[in-house]
Amino acid sequence: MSTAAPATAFDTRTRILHLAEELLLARGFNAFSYQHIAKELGVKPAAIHYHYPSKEELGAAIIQRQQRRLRKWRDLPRVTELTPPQQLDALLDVYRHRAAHGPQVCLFGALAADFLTLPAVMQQELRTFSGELTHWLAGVLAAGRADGSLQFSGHPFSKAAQVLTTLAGSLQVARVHGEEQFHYILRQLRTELLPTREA
Amino acid sequence: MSTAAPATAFDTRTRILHLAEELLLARGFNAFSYQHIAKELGVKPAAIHYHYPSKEELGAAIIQRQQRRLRKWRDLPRVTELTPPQQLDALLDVYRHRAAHGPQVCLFGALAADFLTLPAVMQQELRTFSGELTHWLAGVLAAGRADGSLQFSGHPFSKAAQVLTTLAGSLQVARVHGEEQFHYILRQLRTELLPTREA
DNA sequence: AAACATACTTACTTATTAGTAAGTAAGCAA
DNA sequence: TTGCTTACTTACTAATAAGTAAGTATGTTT
Repeated sequence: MSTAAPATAFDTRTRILHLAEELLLARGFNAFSYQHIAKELGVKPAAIHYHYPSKEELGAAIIQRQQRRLRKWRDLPRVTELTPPQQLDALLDVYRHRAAHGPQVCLFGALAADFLTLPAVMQQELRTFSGELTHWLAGVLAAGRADGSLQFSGHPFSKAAQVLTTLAGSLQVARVHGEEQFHYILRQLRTELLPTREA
Repeated sequence: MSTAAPATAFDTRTRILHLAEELLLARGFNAFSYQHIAKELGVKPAAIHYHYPSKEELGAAIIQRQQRRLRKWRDLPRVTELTPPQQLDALLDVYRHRAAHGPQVCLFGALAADFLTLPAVMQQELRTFSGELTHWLAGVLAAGRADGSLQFSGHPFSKAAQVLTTLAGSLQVARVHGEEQFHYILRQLRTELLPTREA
């Protein structure tokens, strides 16, 4: 067959990655262990090591998968064909979804606090991931301002960095103060970016 | 004497608290240990337990001290007598200072990611601390908009939450992407809040 | 059927964690 | 000088961590 691995292997590998990601976003990198994953999966911790020999590799795999997801999502016709305000809303929906589930924080918000304790490989992957997301949003914002569908001052890149920073922080706020606070912040963000219609 | 404890006791207790705070802001709550503090202080880990029996108490003491600092700072005549834009700048200076040293993140940014793993006492203290800071800033923003020295849309409380969220996030960004990115975000924030002079 | 790879388990090591209990040196108080 | 408090150290426990080595059952390939 042309598949890289047998079906069972693929399943377990994926389930490990999925669980590890959930645990990472819920507890941070230093507060989840192979035991947590193993127990939830009904296997022994050594089985996790078989698929991901070190925690560093597991962590890097989580970032890489999010990176692949971002690229895939960003390049979807369903997304590329949207207007800039619609693309912004599509991005906000990702965060709204996280806020409603847990609340989960985003990958950046989960790893940035522990950043200095992360293996160098993970630090670099997080930089790349975050940089690419910011670059994409900067493009959306620039296009939106050019066609008059979005408003803001300053450079698109600065504004994109500010917006993403606020979004990452807003999920942390949701965790501490509840989902309502999160929506206040998002409404504030959205209102400021969308031009007021003078009807 | 009227002092609560002998000079030596006070010194060590304070030095522990200071070091613990540094380690907390640098590594997160789950990635620093009594050993780290003890080694840096030149004592045995058990000595730390003598002053702060449990990590939960040590963590709570850190938040409580920041809470006291906030109240003291906020009520300083030097601060209360400033105009709203000056008060905002005074707040931003606190974050600028952190960004230039380390960069350190803020207490909220350090604890929010690990929030679900924190002892209940610390969760509650962080909520109180963060809530009080937001309340203060909301007052500053409301006063500033009332006298025309600050501009923003929406409720002062929502805007305050958004600003503080962005500030917390911006220090995490500084850690990942460098101090320059932090200043981009802060300039963006400041520019939007200060009315453009029509000279 | 023999050989091999996959996906594990069992059993282990080494390191680190928070926390405790008992002992001790130094200083102050009665 | 006797006793008490402060501020520790020494020596420990129990739990948990990441990671490894060797064994094993279940296939698949040849």
